[in-house]
Amino acid sequence: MTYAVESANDLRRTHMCGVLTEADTDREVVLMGWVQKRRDHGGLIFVDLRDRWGVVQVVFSPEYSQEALNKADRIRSEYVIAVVGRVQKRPEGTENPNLATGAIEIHVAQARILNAAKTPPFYIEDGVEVDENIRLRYRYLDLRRPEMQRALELRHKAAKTTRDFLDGRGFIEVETPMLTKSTPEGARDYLVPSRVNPGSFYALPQSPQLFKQILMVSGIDRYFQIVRCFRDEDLRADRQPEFTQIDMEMSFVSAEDVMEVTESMIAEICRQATGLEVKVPFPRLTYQEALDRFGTDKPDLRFGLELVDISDVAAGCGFKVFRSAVQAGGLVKGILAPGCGGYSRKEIDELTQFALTYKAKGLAYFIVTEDGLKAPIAKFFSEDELVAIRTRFGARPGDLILFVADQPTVVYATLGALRRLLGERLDLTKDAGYRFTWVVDFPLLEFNDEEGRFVAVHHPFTAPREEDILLLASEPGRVRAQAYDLVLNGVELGGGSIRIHRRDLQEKVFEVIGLTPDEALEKFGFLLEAFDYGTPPHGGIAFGFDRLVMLLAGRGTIRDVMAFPKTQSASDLMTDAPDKVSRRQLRELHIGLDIQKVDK
RNA sequence: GGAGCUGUGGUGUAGCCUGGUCUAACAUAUCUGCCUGUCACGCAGAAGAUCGCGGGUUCGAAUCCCGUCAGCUCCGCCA
Repeated sequence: MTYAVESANDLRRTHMCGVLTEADTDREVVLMGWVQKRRDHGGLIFVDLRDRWGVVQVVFSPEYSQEALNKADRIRSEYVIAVVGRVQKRPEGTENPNLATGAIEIHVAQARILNAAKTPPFYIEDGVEVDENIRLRYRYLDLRRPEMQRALELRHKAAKTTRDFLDGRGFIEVETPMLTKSTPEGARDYLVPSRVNPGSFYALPQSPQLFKQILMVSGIDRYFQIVRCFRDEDLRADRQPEFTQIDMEMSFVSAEDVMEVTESMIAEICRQATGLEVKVPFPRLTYQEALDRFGTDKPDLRFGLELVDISDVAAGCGFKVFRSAVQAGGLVKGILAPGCGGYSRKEIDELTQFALTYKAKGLAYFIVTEDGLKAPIAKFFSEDELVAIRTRFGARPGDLILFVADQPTVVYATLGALRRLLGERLDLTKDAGYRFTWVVDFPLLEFNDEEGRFVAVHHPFTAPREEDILLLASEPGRVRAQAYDLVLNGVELGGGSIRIHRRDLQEKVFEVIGLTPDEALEKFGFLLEAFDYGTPPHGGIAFGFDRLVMLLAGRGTIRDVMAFPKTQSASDLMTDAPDKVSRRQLRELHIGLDIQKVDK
C-alpha cells in the first residue's frame, strides 16, 4: 500500500492545538498534530487534532475546501497532519463543554498528511486498562496519552521548582561522577568494566554521598543535585534500578536547619507543581514511637488504626501462645478492624495467610459482639482480661480485633502491613490528603544476625548524637543517630543526617561495623584523608524524586512518572536491554563469560 | 531465592471450578459501503484467535496435571 506524505517545510505552526479559544475567532492558523479521532459524515469530516496542549476539532467541508476534504478521507487515527484554516465559533448548539477548545473549531482550507500511522495497539487515551507489557513495549505510544504527558510535566515542574528554590537559598548544583568506585555496605553495585585498566571496574553511584561530603570539605557549603542513582536490587512498585534523587548537603548546620530547608522546599514544590498548600513544620515522630504505634518507620498518617499493646494482659493469661511470646521477650499487640466483625472464616484465613508472609506464626482474633469478645481462643481468657482488652481497643460490637504474638520485629512488620492493608480495604486513604511526617531518633546501628556484626541503619557516615558517642564502644545498639527520614502517606520520601566530620570518630564507626583499619583505608581512605584538611560540620538529605512525583501525581507506581522505566526483571521491553554483546566487545574489556549451560 | 495474581482475535473481557453444541462469545478497534453538525457520531456489511509456550492425562483439553516464559503485587534484599 502506498500513501502520499507531504512536506511541511514551507508551513510554520502558528498555535498549539489545545490553546485556542473564542478569542482567536477569525484568526488564520496553521496547526500540526496527531489525529485523535476522525468522524466521517460523508460530505463532512470532523477530526480531533491532538498535541501536548490538548485537542481541537478541525472541520473538513466542501464549503471550505474540497481538496482538503478528499485528503481527510484518507486520514486515520494517529496520522500526523498539518492544517491551514480559520478559527470559527461553532454553530449554536454544537459547542462541546467537555473540551477546553469546545467553543470553537477550525475550518480547514488546506491539509497535509505529514505521516501515516499503523493502528496503535491500544487506545491513546487516559485510563486505559492495557497489560503493562504492551504499554512498555510501545512506550512512545503510551507517552502520547494525556495523563502520561501530565505526569512528565508535573515531574518537570517539580524539578524546576527544586532548582529555583535551592538556588534562592544559596545552593549550587554540582555534578558528580557516574563512573565511580565500588564501596562496601549498601546495595549491590552496577559495575562497569574499565577497558584501559584490565580487571578493574567502576561502579555506578548508589548515591553521590561521599562526593557531596567532599564538596563540603571544598567549601561549596551548599550543594544540591538532581541526580540519577543506581542500585542492583530487586524491584518494587516504588523501586527501580535507576532512579532520581534530589540530593542536598549543607555546611555548618544542625539537623533542625536541614529539616527547615527541606520542609520549605517540599512545600514550595507542592505549591508550584500541584497548587497544594501543605503546612509546615511537619509533625515529628521518634523511631520508637513510629514502631509502637504504627509498626513501621514509615507510617501512613492518613488514618488511625493504631497498634495496641496487650503484652501485660497476655503475660498472665491462659492462652499459651500469648504467654510464651511475652516470656520469650516478645510482644503481643493487636489492631482493631472497625466493622469487620462479620468477616467470614475464609476472610480471616486470608488475613492469616497475609500475616504468614511477614513471618508471623499466625493471627489470633476476637469478634466483638454485644455480649463481649467471641472467638475460639476466648475460653483461655478470664472475664476481666476480656474486658480489659476490649476497653483498651475501644472496641464496639461489630468490630474485629487481630493479634500477633511474637518477637518485636515480627509483630511490628506484620501488624504494620496489616494496618496498611486495612487502611486500603476500609477506604481510609481515599481523599485523606498529604500527611507528611518526620521520623527522628533512629538508632545509628543495628545488629545483623546473618552477618554477625553491627551494620549502619542509614549509612556509616551518619553522626551519632553527641551524648551517645561514648556508648559506641560499650553498647553500639543503643547509640542514636542524628538522622531524620521524611515520610509521606506511608512512603519513605527521603532521609538524611548530620555527618561525621572528624577522622577519629569516622574510624571508630568503621571499626564498630567491622571494617579493619586497612579495609577502611582502602575503601574510604580519600574521605578520611580529606577529613584531615579542615572539614566543616555538615549534613544533608536525599529524596526519592520519583516517589515524590508519584505521590503528587496520585499514581501507585514510580513507573508511571518515569519516561522509560524497567520491568520487575530489570529489563526495558522497548529497547530489549539488557542484551548480549559481541565477543569483540568482551575481549576489549578483558571479560570472559562463565555461564553454566542449562540443558533445554 | 520465595509466595501470590494474570496471560483467550489489535485491545479489554466472558468461557476454565464441573473436559465434549467452543465450528470459542461480547464490547471496542480495524476494513468496505452509505451518511453535511458529529464529538462514545450513526446505519449496513466484512475480516480478524491453532486460547503465552512445551509436555502429560484423556476417545476428546481454552478448560485437568506438570514444567516453562512474560507482566504485576509482595517477602527476602534495598547502607
